[in-house]
Amino acid sequence: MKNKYSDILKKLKLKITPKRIEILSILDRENYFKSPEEIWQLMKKRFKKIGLPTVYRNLEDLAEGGVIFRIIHPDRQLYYYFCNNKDHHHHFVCISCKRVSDVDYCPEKEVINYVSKRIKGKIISHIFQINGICNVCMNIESSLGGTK
Amino acid sequence: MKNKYSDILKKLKLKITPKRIEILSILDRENYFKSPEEIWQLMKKRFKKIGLPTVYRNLEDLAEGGVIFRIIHPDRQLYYYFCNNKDHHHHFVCISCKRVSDVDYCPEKEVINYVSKRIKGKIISHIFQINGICNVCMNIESSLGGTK
DNA sequence: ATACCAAATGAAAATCATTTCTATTTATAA
DNA sequence: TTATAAATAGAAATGATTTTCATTTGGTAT
Ligand SMILES: [Zn+2]
Ligand SMILES: [Zn+2]
Ligand SMILES: [Zn+2]
Ligand SMILES: [Zn+2]
Repeated sequence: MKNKYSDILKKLKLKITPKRIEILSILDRENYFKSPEEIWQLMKKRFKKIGLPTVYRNLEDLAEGGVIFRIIHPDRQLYYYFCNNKDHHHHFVCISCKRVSDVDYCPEKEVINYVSKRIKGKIISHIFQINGICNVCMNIESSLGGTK
Repeated sequence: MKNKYSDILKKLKLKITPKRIEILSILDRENYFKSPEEIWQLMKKRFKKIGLPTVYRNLEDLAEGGVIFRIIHPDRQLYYYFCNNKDHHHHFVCISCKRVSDVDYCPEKEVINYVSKRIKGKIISHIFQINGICNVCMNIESSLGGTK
């Protein structure tokens, strides 16, 4: 029980390696989503030997384990976000600064009835992501606009 | 006003070309989402000269015009679905047979208040997709299961 | 502590969906 | 019809992600 990241990895039955700890630490540091490449660049500050595939592999495993979340992005590349919130929830993503905020609301229950009665199907999973401009970026925008 | 696809293209200010008509026709034919590659294979039956980039370009333009919809898939490749429903709505996607069904419900209004009050952000767009098993696939499953 | 083994990693190469480039063709409006 | 911008084919490039395989490492049992 070295730290919270060790615990997380232990729960996922993944070996506790310095690289994995660092990946979690980097993602946990700020409320921004990050690409494998970005994370790799940050990793290189601490490890002289660190391969990009290691970053990809671990991000995939951590996302699979539900410890980090994938962000859906128009450029269709991979982005991840660390989130401590253990309850099922969704995310508000700022398209300007990449900040992510929890949205403690899930629309699944609103459509379970619709899907079962009208489509006569069974829900397996769902994707809900809200994209927008966060308060920080709105304030920047409005302060810029105010000078006109 | 040759047909409904010509009208669609006219509205989008895209030139009415045989390739575009055929792409719309292929996507409109069945309630399945399709990849650019699949559509290209089907196009080759009618056109001896048809390039894959043409299919990609047109699918992109049509999606941009809101005539076809992108499906979010775990393999992260591009898939498209033709949908006549002009009202804002979402989709139920069968992960087994690729069938798509309209879900005339949108969770946006449920979170507008949350986002504006708690996150103090502004919603620009949202993604909501329900993945599951459709009734056709459920029936196939249960008839297979019944033989045990 | 030491040895062992499966898991994790680095480095290089491969993959392959998607995009770009350019010369040619085509749709459309005057 | 003719002019012109848009659309297309074909070939090549791109680049994020994945695979391969030899080496290293973490966890567990001596
Ligand atoms: Zn969260
Ligand atoms: Zn949910
Ligand atoms: Zn629809
Ligand atoms: Zn909606």
